[in-house]
Amino acid sequence: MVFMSSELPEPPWSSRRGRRPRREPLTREALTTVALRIVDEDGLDALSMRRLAQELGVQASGLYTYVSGKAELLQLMLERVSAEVEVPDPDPEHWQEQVKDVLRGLYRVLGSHRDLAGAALANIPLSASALTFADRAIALLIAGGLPPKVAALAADLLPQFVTVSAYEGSLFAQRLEREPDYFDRVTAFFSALPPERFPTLMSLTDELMSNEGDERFEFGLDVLIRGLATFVP
Amino acid sequence: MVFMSSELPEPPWSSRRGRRPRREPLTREALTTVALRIVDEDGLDALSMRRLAQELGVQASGLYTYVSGKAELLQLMLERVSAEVEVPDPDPEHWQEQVKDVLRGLYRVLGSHRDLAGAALANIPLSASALTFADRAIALLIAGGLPPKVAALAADLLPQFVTVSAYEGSLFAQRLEREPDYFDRVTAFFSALPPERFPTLMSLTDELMSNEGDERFEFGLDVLIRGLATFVP
DNA sequence: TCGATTTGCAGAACACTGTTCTAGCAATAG
DNA sequence: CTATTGCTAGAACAGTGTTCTGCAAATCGA
Repeated sequence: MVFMSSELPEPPWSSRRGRRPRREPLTREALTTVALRIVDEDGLDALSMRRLAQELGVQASGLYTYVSGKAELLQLMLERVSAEVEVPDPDPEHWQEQVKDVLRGLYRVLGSHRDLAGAALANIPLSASALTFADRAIALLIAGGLPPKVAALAADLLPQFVTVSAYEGSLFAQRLEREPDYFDRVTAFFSALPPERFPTLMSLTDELMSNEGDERFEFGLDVLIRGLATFVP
Repeated sequence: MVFMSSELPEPPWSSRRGRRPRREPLTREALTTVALRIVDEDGLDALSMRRLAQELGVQASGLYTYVSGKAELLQLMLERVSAEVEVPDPDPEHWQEQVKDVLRGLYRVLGSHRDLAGAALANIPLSASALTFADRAIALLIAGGLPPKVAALAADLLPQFVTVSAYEGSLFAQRLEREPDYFDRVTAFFSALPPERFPTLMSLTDELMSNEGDERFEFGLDVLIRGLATFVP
């Protein structure tokens, strides 16, 4: 519960007439922190400027002194989050596991903030932390023996895969929250399909349905690293 | 320009009193067609129920007789679009190029409808055409010698990659439309970075900036197929 | 210490969004 | 010829991001 100084009108006999105390001014950091908490609790759709303002004990219009709009707010949140991921110094012998671990870390961090990853799909991150991440990640790839051009392209491809995987995972979790029988319904739907129209699909029902989100992520990781490894001379 | 029968009030001396002609009823197909045209012309954000209704010469509330909501409308649009992609019969000798061609087709079709791919990230497609696509695509992979489990996982991974690539490509194009100097500004930004903080990044500036969207897509395709090929016994 | 400027925010307003509800007309069925 | 059904208009609800005006408090300069 936030105390707002405007809850009651100032009585005219107030001893502090004309000296109403003012709340500590906000900061971009405070906005980012509270916005992240809202997303963590209720998802990206629940993050509106009015909701954020309310939780800060402020009117929505007041936020625009600190942030040019919602887009910039999302940028700040993504920078804050991506700064949590650490990239080790290159060890050429184990570059594949190193890259995998870094991407797993990014996946965990993104996934721990609900569907925030959806916002990451829209903008190219150009913050200092994102650049440091990219710089060190490319260093890992080059230490592994990848040609520079391939390393540069991979620096785009790999985070793209992680981001969309985290996003889809969060969407699936969100759906399961709302309708807990979604998985069963999809399974039933598949079982009821006419086998003659989808012969290959039907012969793989078990394999298709048994894949948790994390298993799919690990598989994608594996395929990508194996594919990149074929570029090492 | 759509003629609306309610443009003028019916004069009381009308010879067709009480027999006002009625427009041909709408169909889900008509909604889908017009909605796709709106997205093609002005992007996914421009597709609102009111705008769609207006272009159909109808009130927004009338659309809900045909569609349960905007989500279902997006589903219909995606089904219509994905039905355009054809998958050839398996040719085990050339499975890699076959899979690549299919994914290229999907990329082209999605990319030809602006940022519609963004809507595809949110929902698992379960329409007949999507299932046929999946069925035949998995058949290609299995014909290539991939283990069933790997083929099933790849059937998820590959379209995911295509979709997010098409989406990011459309966002980039959209940005270039609004601010034509965006590319130059990013290049200038990179050039102005302190080389001592981002040594690896700076040594690759040319490689990082010279990659068109399609080249990045082709690279990702290559990496994925190479990685999958390593699973062939 | 007094006045001027800047800062930080409130409140109202604008132009939208998806969706639901009520009511009534048009075509169809009994 | 009446009753039912299908289709749609119009209003309304509860939100959304953003901008503008105005005012009070804090800060700065003299």
